[in-house]
Amino acid sequence: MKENQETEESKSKNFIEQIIEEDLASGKHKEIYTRFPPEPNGYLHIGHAKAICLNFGIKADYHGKTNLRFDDTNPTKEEEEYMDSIKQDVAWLGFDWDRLCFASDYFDQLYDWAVMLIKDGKAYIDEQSGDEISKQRTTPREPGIESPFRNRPVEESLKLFEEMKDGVHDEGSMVLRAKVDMNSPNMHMRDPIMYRILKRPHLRTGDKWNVYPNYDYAHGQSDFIEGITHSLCTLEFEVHRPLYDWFLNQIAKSGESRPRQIEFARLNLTYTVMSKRKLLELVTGGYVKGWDDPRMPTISGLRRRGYTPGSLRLFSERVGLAKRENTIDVGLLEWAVREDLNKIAERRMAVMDPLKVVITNYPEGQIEEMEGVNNPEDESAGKRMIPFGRELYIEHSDFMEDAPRKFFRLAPGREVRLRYGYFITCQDVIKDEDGNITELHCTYDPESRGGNSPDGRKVKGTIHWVAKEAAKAAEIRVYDRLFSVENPSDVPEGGDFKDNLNNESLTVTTAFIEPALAEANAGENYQFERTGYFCVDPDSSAEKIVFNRTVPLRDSWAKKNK
RNA sequence: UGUCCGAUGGUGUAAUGGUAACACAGCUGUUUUUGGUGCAGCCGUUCAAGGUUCGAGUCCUUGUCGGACAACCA
Repeated sequence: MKENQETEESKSKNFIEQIIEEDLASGKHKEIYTRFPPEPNGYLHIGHAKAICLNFGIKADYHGKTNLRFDDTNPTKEEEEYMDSIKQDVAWLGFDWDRLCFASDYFDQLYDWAVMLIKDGKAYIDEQSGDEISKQRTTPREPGIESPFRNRPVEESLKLFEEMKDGVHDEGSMVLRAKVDMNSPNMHMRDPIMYRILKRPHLRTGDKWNVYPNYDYAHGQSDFIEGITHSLCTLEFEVHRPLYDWFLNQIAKSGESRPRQIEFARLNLTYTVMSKRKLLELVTGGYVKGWDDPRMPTISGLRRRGYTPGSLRLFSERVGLAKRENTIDVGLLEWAVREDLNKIAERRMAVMDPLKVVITNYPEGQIEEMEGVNNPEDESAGKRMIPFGRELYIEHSDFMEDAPRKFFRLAPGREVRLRYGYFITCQDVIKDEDGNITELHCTYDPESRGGNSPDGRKVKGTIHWVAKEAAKAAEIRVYDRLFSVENPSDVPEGGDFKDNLNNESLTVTTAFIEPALAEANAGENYQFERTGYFCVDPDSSAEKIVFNRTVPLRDSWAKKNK
């Protein structure tokens, strides 16, 4: 308790928290209201997790509120499937939204405000092509060219806008533009487009509309309608902020509380591609098996990989928050899941690459039940029984014929502890005609049952094992990074990122597992002693147990001998 | 040669004019029936130059480097 208080006090405030506390102190806001506003055009990824934890974290820290809002202003890209997955992901991360909203809820209001802007002479219908409009905006360095329609009569714009809405005009034939400033050095202020014609059914409004608002016209107003106090978004929207404020100035009455947009740097991870476009391409191109493929940096992929909500929250907290570009080492994400899983995952024994061991002085046909601790980090996890017999499997890498002094595991003439079993000493190495090691003959010390010798002698190594008689088989899927390049910005924008893909990102093997693991349920996390954290894949069944490797255990011996 | 934003160890994030801190990574040592975990220690004078000040990572000036912006995407 005391410890918690200390960490709470010493926790430094990021720049957004500082702004919020100032707004609270000055009385500008009594209650803080944030929102998480994804467009349902793809699955959420770890970068979104950072934004989710930020927004909902503020809600928790300041006893405020947070909405989940779907920014569904473009019916050509949005799908129901994506909405479902987004809701699932946010809930799975452990957050409750106060309201579930949709930008499309505000289409009527947005339309009325647009009419108001036209009447005020602040918006007009432009009948030029996209190319022409774009050309007239010129470059940031030189002034823009006004549209010939810019100063058309209000009545004309009003009439055309209504006709646009009613479907009289074709897509691309005209747009509604805000009359801001064609000479602004900020391109977004050069008469931005507010509405375009899209004759597509919308997921929620169906065929009601033939015109849809653009992001810039819809977002700030949505925030305003919902009473959002702090609208947090990523850095690339920084240049949109003057426009965000411009629209709010048109619709909000003076003195009325309006949302403030604050930008922060998005998350980048080494060896990880995050752009929705590229992730979509991985899925549609068949490079992965779906959005929730365990190699994907999506929240659903990480979930399937065995990452816990707590690990993602811990990660989000540790990546920090600032306005500078950053690239976080994926190692931090892996550390976060180990940190979480170390406390909660039960330990089991499983042999990935089996080597048969025969204990020559152990009675034939005898099976003993040995007691194993489920989690040394958590006594309440209890104990389990593990069958032991004359023939066992150990990990191939736990034996070395010509072992260096620093090798603490099994080698000819050396004694090791079989965890929760006995001390054994390697007497003979059996090989096939090609010289491959096929079997080890060992002797055991009957006095060392459970792993301690009454004479107090020490062994350096403790290895894991599975009794051959009782072993079950399981499919193990070992995942490696999908991209071989460290810096995600090195992955080209086009579709030709094939060269950067790691072709060995998935390895499937069969392992021998202790019987207790055969009853594991989908989604459960285990630490396979001495190897890594594994999670039961939803593909599992009673006949075929499938484990995904979440993350390997740190292994200083392997690292030194690489 | 436009506007805006940024620059602190290998990677991130703090320090709100007063001893540069925390985490991850790395390295040492130690504990351990997981070469895991835990514990202890080591590893940076803050992009550059000038200025203000008793005192500057912080304020000012200039420069350098990096990023964003010219979709009827969000």
